[in-house]
Amino acid sequence: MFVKVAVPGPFLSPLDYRIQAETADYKTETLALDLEPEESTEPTSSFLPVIGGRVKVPFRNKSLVGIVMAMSEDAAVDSKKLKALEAVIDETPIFSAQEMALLNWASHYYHEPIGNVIQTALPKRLREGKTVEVAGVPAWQLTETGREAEKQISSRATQQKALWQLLQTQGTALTADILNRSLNQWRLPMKRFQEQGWVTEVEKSCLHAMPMREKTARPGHILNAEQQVAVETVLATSGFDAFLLEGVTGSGKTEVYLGMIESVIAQGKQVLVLVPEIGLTPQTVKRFEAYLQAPVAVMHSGLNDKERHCAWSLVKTHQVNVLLGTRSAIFTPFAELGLCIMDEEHDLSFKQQDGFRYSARDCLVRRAQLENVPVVLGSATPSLETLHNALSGRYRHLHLKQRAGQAEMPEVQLLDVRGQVEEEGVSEPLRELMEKHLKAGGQVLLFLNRRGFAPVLMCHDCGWQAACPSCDANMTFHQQVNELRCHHCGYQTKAPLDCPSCGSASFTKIGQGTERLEALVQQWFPDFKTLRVDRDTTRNKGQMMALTEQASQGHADILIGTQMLAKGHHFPKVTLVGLLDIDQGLFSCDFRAVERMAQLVVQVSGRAGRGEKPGQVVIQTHHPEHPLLKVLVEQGYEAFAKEALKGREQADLPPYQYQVLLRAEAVDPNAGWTFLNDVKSALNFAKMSLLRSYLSVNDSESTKVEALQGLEVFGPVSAPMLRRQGRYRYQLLLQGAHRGFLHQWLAQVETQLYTSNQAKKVRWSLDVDPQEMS
DNA sequence: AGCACGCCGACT
DNA sequence: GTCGGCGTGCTC
Repeated sequence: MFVKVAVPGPFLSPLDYRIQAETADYKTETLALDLEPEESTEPTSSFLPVIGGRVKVPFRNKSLVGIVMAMSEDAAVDSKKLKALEAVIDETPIFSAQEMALLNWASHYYHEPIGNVIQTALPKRLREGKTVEVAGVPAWQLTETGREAEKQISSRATQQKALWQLLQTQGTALTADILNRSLNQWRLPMKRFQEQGWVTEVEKSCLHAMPMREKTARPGHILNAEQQVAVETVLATSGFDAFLLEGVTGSGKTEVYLGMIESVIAQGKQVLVLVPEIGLTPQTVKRFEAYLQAPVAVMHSGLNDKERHCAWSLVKTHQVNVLLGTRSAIFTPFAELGLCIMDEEHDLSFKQQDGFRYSARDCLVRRAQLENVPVVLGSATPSLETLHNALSGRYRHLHLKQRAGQAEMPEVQLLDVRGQVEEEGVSEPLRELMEKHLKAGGQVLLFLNRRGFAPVLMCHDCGWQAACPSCDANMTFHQQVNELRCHHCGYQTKAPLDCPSCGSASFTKIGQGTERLEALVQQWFPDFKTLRVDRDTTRNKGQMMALTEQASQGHADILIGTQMLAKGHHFPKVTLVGLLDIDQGLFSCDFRAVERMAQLVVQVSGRAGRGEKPGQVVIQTHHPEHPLLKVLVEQGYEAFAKEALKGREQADLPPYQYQVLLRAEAVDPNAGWTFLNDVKSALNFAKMSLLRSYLSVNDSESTKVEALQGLEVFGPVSAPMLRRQGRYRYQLLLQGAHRGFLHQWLAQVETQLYTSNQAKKVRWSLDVDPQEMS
């Protein structure tokens, strides 16, 4: 018997190992070694390897932790060359059969080596071989005698007094985390108490090591009729079913999720909830915990190794019922998964944009299918892919058409700015509206998707433009720090005093940015407070929270922001939202730009009128007659989406066609191009041989032959920005209406990608179902 | 991906 | 004579 083990590395298939250490030839040798006392203390396999469990394997001159993918009677390599397992780490699988099937599916579907897939699925500490269970955390509590010891503490020992008070009032064992929050100095007094026998040290499950969350009363909670229907429909399903929960902004999708979760966990099952990166705030967690009156495990990029291990372990060992996480939480193993939920399913952060480019949404649906449980995808602005699935009947479509509470949907209007007087991109009618709303005591939100002061710095005398040295892009001028920054590679430099080309000292700053907009607005409305929220004003996470908190409290009158302000925040006092530059989304070379523009318009509009006062949304445009924009404004997102889908169908684009993008970049301007051309030739050859083999076996099924013939390869073309970070970037697009054939086709050239000489000279990556063409 | 092997030029 | 440049190729 051999084991097939997935180890991290670029291996298309798992590596084979022997289970037993000895063969006839080696027996005497290994026995001799075993007699050495220091060698025999290895904690080798007291139990047998299991599929889905970890093993330690020798690899080259070191040892690695891998996952057993299969047991096998035969090996791919000459069995005499095989090494033996070093140790078996897990007695029972850490990934169930369904979870293994998911990992295998992801590896095949995204053409990603299984070892790398597992690397994303396992927290670092588990990849290092640590146990599933996390060691508990120390906690301290008063002993019997300790409880009566108050009088014995000297009144001058204020630290001891404070510590005793806290331990007494809390009643339970307190962890270092909790003590740190309440007291400045407690370790020394605690040591004294322990010596006195007033305090004992106990071990608490790592559940209590999670940041302490205040216990809050369960909020009163009544679902409206629509919400109730949604909850009941999902709960009525047995086994797998996929739902699109399409609810307008402010319709209370979270209440619907919570309603479902409550029922599912009451049956002793667990729930996986995925939210966008920006949506996983302490408030969200608090809301879940308050409603469910139970701790919720959280997983996101901000955790350290220990915290991630802890959350993972709590879910795996069923110590918590709910995992609330971002993209990377999708592969977490569950003890008993009963329901999958994804909020804001259209959000781009669910697609990993480097390395293993998986879509957490598609993996989630697949996972639900494998686990035979329902999956709910929620959004106010569903992606066209998901909407297409709902319209074609693959997913069931649930609607929430009214806002929860009394809040009304805002009035949305297009503002034709052609020929209008405007200053720095703000038209006169919009300025008047701002004035009106501000004087009426409302908040105004201006939305401009470009940070900095001006996107182009140009010499007034010779026309020289500040360009990035390593990208094909202009550098954005940032006035506050007097710097030029490249938003594509992060390069920054002091703004020049005079033109490097002609020596002139006069520069023109072309175009708008949030910084410049802020200056203009301050000059217009000096009596009102302006707040700018973009990457520059929110260097770290805390600042973002602080700013949005200020904004929602109403401490600012005018909010200026990029798209980071668009998502999920609640600004009850905003009555006017202005979108300044959506036109670029209408005529982009990326066919998804219109969809994203529409989602942004709806999401940003959703910020208006969430309180008692009705909201108004104004969209500045030079193209008020644009058919999709008109439909969006006049009939809403779903009508827009249906129109956009028609366009996609006519143009042979996703979701009616499937795509795979092969990118290649290199410092050498020709390497990527040559490589992609080689791959293209191989693809054309592979297509011919696929066709030929198909025709020779079965020439009656013309539809399949047609599907094979419909496979197309476009390019190579240079990326929209040819040079970025000093590398020349090219891409090759594969497309077909039949997903199975597209993947079969790609698989034909996979080995070449991993082994050819050309491939090693470039950085290449495969993007299955690409979302961005850049 | 790493990491060793290997085959040539600049140096003590 | 040696040190080290990074091209090539393998890992069960």
